[in-house]
Amino acid sequence: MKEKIYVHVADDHKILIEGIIAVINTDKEIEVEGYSLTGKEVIDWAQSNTADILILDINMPHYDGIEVLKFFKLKDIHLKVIILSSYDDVKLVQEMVNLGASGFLSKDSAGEHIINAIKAVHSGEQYFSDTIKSNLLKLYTGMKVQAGQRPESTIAHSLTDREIEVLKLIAQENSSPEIANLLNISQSTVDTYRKSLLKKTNVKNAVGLAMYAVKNKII
Amino acid sequence: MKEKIYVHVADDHKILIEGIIAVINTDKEIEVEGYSLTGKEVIDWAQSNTADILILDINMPHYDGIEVLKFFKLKDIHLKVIILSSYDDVKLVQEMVNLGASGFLSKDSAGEHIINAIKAVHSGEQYFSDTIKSNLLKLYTGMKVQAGQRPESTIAHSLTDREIEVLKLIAQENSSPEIANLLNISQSTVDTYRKSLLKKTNVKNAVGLAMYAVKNKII
DNA sequence: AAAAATCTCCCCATAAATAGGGAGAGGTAA
DNA sequence: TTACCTCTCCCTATTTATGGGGAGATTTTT
Repeated sequence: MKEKIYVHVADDHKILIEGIIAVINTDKEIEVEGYSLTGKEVIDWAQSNTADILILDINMPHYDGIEVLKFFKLKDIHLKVIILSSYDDVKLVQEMVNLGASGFLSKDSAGEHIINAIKAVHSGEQYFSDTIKSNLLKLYTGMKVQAGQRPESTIAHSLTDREIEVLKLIAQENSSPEIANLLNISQSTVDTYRKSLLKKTNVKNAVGLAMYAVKNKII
Repeated sequence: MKEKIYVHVADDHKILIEGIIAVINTDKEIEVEGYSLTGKEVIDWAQSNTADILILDINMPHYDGIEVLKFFKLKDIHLKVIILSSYDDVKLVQEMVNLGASGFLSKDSAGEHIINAIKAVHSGEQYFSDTIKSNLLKLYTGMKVQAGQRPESTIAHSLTDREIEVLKLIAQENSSPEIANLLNISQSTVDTYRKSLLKKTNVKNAVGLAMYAVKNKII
């Protein structure tokens, strides 16, 4: 018998965690080592973890998935991470891959896919759920691309840190003068960020930016 | 031995459904009769159902939870419904109760609460998860109130049909001139609605309106 | 070292949103 | 009938947002 694969699950919805555990327990090779309900818990746990794989929701209170991955990179923590996403948002995939994620699962996908993903990632492969793969084909852009693939679209520039800061504040109903005050920069600068945000996200106005922020779990 | 309680689960995330099924299966009195992944499936299923209780996500593609409840009311389908909510959104509770929901579960709550909720509702009680109960206490407003309770807040004016139409279009990134065109009314009128929406929802700007629409599942 | 990205700020101009006010027509409920 | 609500439209005015351009300073990447 092979040795077991130990998995840690992080999601803010306990019911979903229990579901994942139930699904994983149907497979004898994999065992759930524990779980976290917030990004902070994940970070605390990661300092002294013994698991092979982390299943990570992108949307969690106190540090979301992206921030957790950034922390791992910063602290040089090498852990195979499978992202669990509600939205199949391709724009996030690039960012996640760059930050070291090894797999992507949509919450729409059936439980058996979790098992497949865990095994694939554990053996060193990458794993993307079907919906994400098809979206990737449609929207493939931005990433550093291997031979044979075609970058062509216009979307999916990743946002810079400062842009994300401004985006959050926009989505929290702040006007440009207010944001300028909060960040101690001039309103001109805020307006510059608004422009680049509108261009990068390809939405029409501030409402579109707010919706983008919601969909991409930036707020 | 008592007779079994049959449950139907509706949620657009298959993993969550599997989780709920796994949790419910730990209890011998309750059995999952089937599941639906969209509001449309729920409605189709409800025409000829045999279950006692429906566990219903408020946020689903093709008719959301509210629309499903409205359909039940319209068709005089009497079914005990437990709402499964991500947001603990208290503003929805009133609407849901009026539409006949018997219980509310937050997705944050642990699996055992599902079992308790099912049993409580099956025996004719109402069931609210703790987070929702505490939010209710904090935010209680607007509803028709029984003696002894205190309506005091300023929120929760109900929006008129036309206001909701405009709100939807705002949240879909339309500008006032565009909305005027779409609804065949003058821009002045649209601006009047914007003003009353801002006043009634107590938000600062169009972004706030969009977020309100999201939180209240208007879009 | 050179190139690229990021952050910062400015100019110009127009379009849109917000804030206050008023007001008539039509329907509903007390 | 009176009172209220909803839907519709207008006026005036200020503040914000959007769209185009450019550009210097700093940091990161190659």
